[in-house]
Amino acid sequence: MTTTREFQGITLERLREHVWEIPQEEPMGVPARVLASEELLEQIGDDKTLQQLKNATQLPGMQKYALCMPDGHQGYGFPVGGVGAIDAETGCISPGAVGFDINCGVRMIRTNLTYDDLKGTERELVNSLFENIPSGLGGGGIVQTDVDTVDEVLERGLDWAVEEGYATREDMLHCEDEGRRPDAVADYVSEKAKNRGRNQLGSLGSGNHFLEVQRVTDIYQADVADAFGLQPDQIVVLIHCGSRGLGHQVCSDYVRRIEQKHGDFLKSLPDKDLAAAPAKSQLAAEYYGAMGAAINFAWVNRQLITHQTRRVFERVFDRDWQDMEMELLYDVAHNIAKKEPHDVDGDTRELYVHRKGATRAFPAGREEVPRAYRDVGQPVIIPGSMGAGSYVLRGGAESMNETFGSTAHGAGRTMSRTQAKKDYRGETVQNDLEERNQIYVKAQSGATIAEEAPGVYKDVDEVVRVSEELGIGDAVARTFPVCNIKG
DNA sequence: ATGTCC
Repeated sequence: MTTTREFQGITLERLREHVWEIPQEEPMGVPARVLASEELLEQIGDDKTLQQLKNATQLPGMQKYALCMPDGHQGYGFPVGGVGAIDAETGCISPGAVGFDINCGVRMIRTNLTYDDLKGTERELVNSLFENIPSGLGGGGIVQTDVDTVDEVLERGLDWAVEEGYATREDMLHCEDEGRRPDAVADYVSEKAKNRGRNQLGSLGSGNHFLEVQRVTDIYQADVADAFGLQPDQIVVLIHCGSRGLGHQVCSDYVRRIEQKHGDFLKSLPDKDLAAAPAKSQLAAEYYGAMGAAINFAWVNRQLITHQTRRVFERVFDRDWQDMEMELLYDVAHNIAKKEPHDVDGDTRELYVHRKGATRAFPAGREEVPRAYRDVGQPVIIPGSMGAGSYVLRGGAESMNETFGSTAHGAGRTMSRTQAKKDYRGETVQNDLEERNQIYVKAQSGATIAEEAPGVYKDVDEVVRVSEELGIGDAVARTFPVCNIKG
């Protein structure tokens, strides 16, 4: 007997534990799959996620199935938590399936401090981080510069940061793609986008972006944690942000240009917000180059914040950052498309793997994984809410077969920002976190704290449990917040 | 996510 579930007229068949399929029927190009427990599926079925996922199967060249990760929710055209692997020769590339915040991502910095070393300094630390790391809407970055320098950043990514003394070679090696997209083309980024980025290099932004000091509370796999340099009670720093106004402008520019140039093609798609450029078109090449440039910008952004975090820790603890061993564990992108070779029906094909609110999760043995982690798998960082803490996973053995080497990227929202502001008051959330959980939060705006209240997020434990049980990403360590700054 | 409209 087949178990089925229906949401808003869309029927899903349960293939096995945590795997739900929307079978292919006209006009779908391939089936769609949702990877979720029953509990998470209820939430995913609540908004437009499933319809968007069905729509996504109509993108030409989509391989095997359109995927929704356990933390999925509705997005612009294509679901957040969506993975779409599309033939790079005969298919298309879709800015809507990458997202507005190109290379939004997360990095974790280790320290050799323990929670005891930090206790008593939380207030000073959170204030100093807040004062020294720009956050909130609009301009004001750690580096304010000109368009020529932005061009360098766009073309060279962390190579630029190393040359300028903001990064070490080790930092570079511990980023996805080693912090540099070689196929980035600055010329394909508009002057307007570059001007928006000029004074935003080294800034957190707003919304769900944050910097969090955390302590490691649980280790689930001692040998992998050892390879990642993680141990109980250790202090780590998590940075979550993206490419700010520059990436947003790149996405807007190309959505508009694609609508203008490929209008007829778009009319064949069920939702114009899926806007995609045919694989061999000039616009596809330009978007891929511009997206790569915005990806480089985001890596430099997170690196400058890392640099400044090291400076703040040096002042607060009166030690060098090298002495505190503040090394980058890893930096993952969760809003990108990338040409990757994947096995499809026995053939290896070059695919544009779109991960929009999804994280690459390559298993042990892959050459893309940094040498230090190659025997255990790629580190995957999954932040939860500011009251819940986060997880470090390692890419699971099944990820290449099941998800084109991907897993979830976070807890995922359960309610809109508007609803959150009705249900929560920033000051109350902030005081509760400090009094009940010794979590020190500082934000530019009380509204942001209300919008990001722990209660508006899904259960990150449940998201990670599903990832682990599917074998696409396995829990290595869990952290709990100590200090959090946001926009 | 985002100078929440060029």
